[in-house]
Amino acid sequence: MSKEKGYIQIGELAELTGVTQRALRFYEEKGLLKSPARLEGGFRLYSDEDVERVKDIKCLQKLLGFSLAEIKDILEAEEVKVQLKAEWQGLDVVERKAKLSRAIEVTSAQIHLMQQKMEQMCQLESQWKDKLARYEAVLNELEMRASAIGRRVV
Amino acid sequence: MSKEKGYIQIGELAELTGVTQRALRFYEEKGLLKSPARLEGGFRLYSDEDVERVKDIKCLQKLLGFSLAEIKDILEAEEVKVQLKAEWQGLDVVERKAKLSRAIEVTSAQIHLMQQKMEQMCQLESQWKDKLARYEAVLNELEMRASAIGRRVV
DNA sequence: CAAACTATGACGATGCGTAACCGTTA
DNA sequence: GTAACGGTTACGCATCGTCATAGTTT
Repeated sequence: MSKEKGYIQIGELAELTGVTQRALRFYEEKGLLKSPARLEGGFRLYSDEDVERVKDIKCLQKLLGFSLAEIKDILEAEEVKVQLKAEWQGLDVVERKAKLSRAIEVTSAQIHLMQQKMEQMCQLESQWKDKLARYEAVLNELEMRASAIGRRVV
Repeated sequence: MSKEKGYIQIGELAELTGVTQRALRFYEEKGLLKSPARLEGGFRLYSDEDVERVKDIKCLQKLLGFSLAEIKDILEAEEVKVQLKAEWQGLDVVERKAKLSRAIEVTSAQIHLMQQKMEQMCQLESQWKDKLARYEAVLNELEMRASAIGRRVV
């Protein structure tokens, strides 16, 4: 019953996001994912939003190296997005401004940090390319000499 | 005695690299740093090469997210560089080629991985910039309305 | 002699991996 | 009843942070 409702179990969420079931339960334990609905037997039921949230977590962790605690803060600041659509209207204007400012601040910081990282990576990339070129040059020389000797011997 | 010899202690190495003393000892324990020379009292003495090695470790870890085990492998493959200058000449040509090929392979893989990461980060960056723009638009609107009301009230 | 370093060892935190054992069934 | 899943608990590993205690001295 209640098919096609868009709810998925933990196994599917794991597949969709590339995060293990163990990690998902851990995120829940740490408050990064709110406790999801459950089937009568206790099976967790996740929504599409959860899929996105988990993908966000993975991104922040793997691309930027944030700790789960930091990610939790970031995602909380970002919930302003959800509130833009929901009970947002009921909030005080001052409060709305505060939340928006906070979200803007956090997002700006993330962008900045990522740009720094990318700069560092660019530098490293050219270093490595130089190194690679040197290795290949030496290898080439070795093979040249080898073939020269070959000709001499044969 | 033996001043100006270029040797530094663990505290200075920590400062130069931004890695804690604890982490440095841990790297040694795990084989990422060879056991350094010691003073009579047991104090560790590091060389300039160690400084570079630690910087490499930090880079690979923080920019690319490698585990220490992976970093160990990478650095070992990269020791071909040192051998280019040292007992390299005594080695079999076949061996030299093998080591070079390995180093080329590893370096190429790193470059590739980093390029992938940078692509992902670029995508994320534009996403975030869009989001930021939306937030700022909403905030602006709020402030417009506020000033309008202000005018009306006063 | 004191201040500043360092060494070693032990316990703790983070972020899961990996069973083990047992219940559920989209 | 069975296969395929899921739940919880517990222990383990990686990567250090943080004392505590004691010895050294660039």
